Amino acid sequence: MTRVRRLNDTFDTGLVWFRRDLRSTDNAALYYALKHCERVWCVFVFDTTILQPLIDGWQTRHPDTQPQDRRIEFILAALGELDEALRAKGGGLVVLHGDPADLVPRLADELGVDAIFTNHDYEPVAIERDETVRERLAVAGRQWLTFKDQVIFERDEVLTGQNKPFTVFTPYRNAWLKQLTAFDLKPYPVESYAKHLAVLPPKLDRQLPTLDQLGFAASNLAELNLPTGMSGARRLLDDFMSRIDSYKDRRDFPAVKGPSYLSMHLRFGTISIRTLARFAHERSLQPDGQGSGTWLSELIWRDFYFMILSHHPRLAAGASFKEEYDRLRWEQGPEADEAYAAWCDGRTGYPLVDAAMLQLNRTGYMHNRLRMVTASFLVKDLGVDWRLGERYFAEQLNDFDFSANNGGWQWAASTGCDAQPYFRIFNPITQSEKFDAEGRFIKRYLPQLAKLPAKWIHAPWLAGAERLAEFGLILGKDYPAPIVDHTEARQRTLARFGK
DNA sequence: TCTCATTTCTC
DNA sequence: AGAAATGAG
Repeated sequence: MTRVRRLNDTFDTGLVWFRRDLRSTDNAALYYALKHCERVWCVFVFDTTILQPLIDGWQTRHPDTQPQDRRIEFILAALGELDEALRAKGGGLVVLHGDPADLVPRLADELGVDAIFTNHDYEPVAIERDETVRERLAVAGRQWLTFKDQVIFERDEVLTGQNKPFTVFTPYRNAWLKQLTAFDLKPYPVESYAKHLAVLPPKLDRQLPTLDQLGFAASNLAELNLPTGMSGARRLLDDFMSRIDSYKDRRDFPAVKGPSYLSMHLRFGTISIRTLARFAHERSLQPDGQGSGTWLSELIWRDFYFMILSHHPRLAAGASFKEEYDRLRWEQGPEADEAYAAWCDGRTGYPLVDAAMLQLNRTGYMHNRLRMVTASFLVKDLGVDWRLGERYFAEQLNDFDFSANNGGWQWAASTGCDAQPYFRIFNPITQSEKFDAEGRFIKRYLPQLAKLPAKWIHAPWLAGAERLAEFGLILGKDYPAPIVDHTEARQRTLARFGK
């Protein structure tokens, strides 16, 4: 990949290719294009190589229905706002649908641009795609210029004393913080060069594609009231800033409004990492700044996992970070298939696990504490290969990002860098008692358990059939009996990893 | 025209 | 944070 160190050239015309950076402010590629070109056009491509597998996957699971995906609608909303913002500054956004490896060089030809500007993408398939685009552009004599935008520090910017990439988070975080300067958090002043945005040629000045044209039906995104676009991200940030000081104390309780709910925005770049890290960092230095400091650590985890994937692309091919764990024998066969299906559907009989999976299925969001609980349950209680869980989350999560998802799963499965040791096995009942003590979160998604008192909500079967009947509950009918005994499962997991 | 302090810019 | 540009004296 071409990595720009210092850009001295100036160009007559340039094209900015937006991917996971759907914003017109504080955007590195846009800034460089506007600064170094007389006239700049902008493009986004709905990538059929990404959309088609989503469509195919949906149709395997729900034959004869039209695919739904909240992410597509979120992107459409973000593009609408981006286009509007670019138009207000004298430009506009070209939106295409197809294979970007063909469409981007073709658009570059059509516009006759000298250079294409885009921000780094760290996923192996994206790197390969970008290499193809770069080669095709080179044939036509066009420059390919790429920039760091998505992270504060990328692959080789934070290294150990021996100049090696870190593999353990805490020392990485310390080095990251030590290295951080105000400049790393400064927004790119796109505004100062906005006059170089060029009006769309009439032929390319078309409306956004509709959801239907992209092959999707409406999802329930609108009902979720998640604010979209740059303005939505801003609103969520403002709201979060008013409670960030309590983030550390509240973030582990899924029934409580503790987290930022910005993950989907961060994933699609409707707000920049610099804006978020700047707020968090400034506040972390204030008295009572522990909440901000804890949240900043979460942002550093994100940089960490991008860095890890960049140095270990085999992770994208399904490899365990710790190679010895690729020899683990996971449960196989119809029973394991059924256990996996029960986990996906939220009918394991463990209320916190089931409520979490229902939250995921219904909203595309899952609270981070519950991501750990459900991942641990799939791997360590059901003995199912973590890759199946990883794939399910990839399909369902609005904020799905390969590096963080893979990192999280490998952490929970004990196969990752700096992972949980394998003998640390979450007890799903204890987790439930600790983090949803009153069962408020559970009852939100499992109304059939509404009458159960806190004492029995975490493991209803322990109450016995008679007492459950008093609360209007028949196990196996109104709510599943547990599909696995945690204590026995724990022993099997210790044996599996201990071999 | 030089020096040191302050402001502006870098990516 | 560090370098370059600006400006007061």
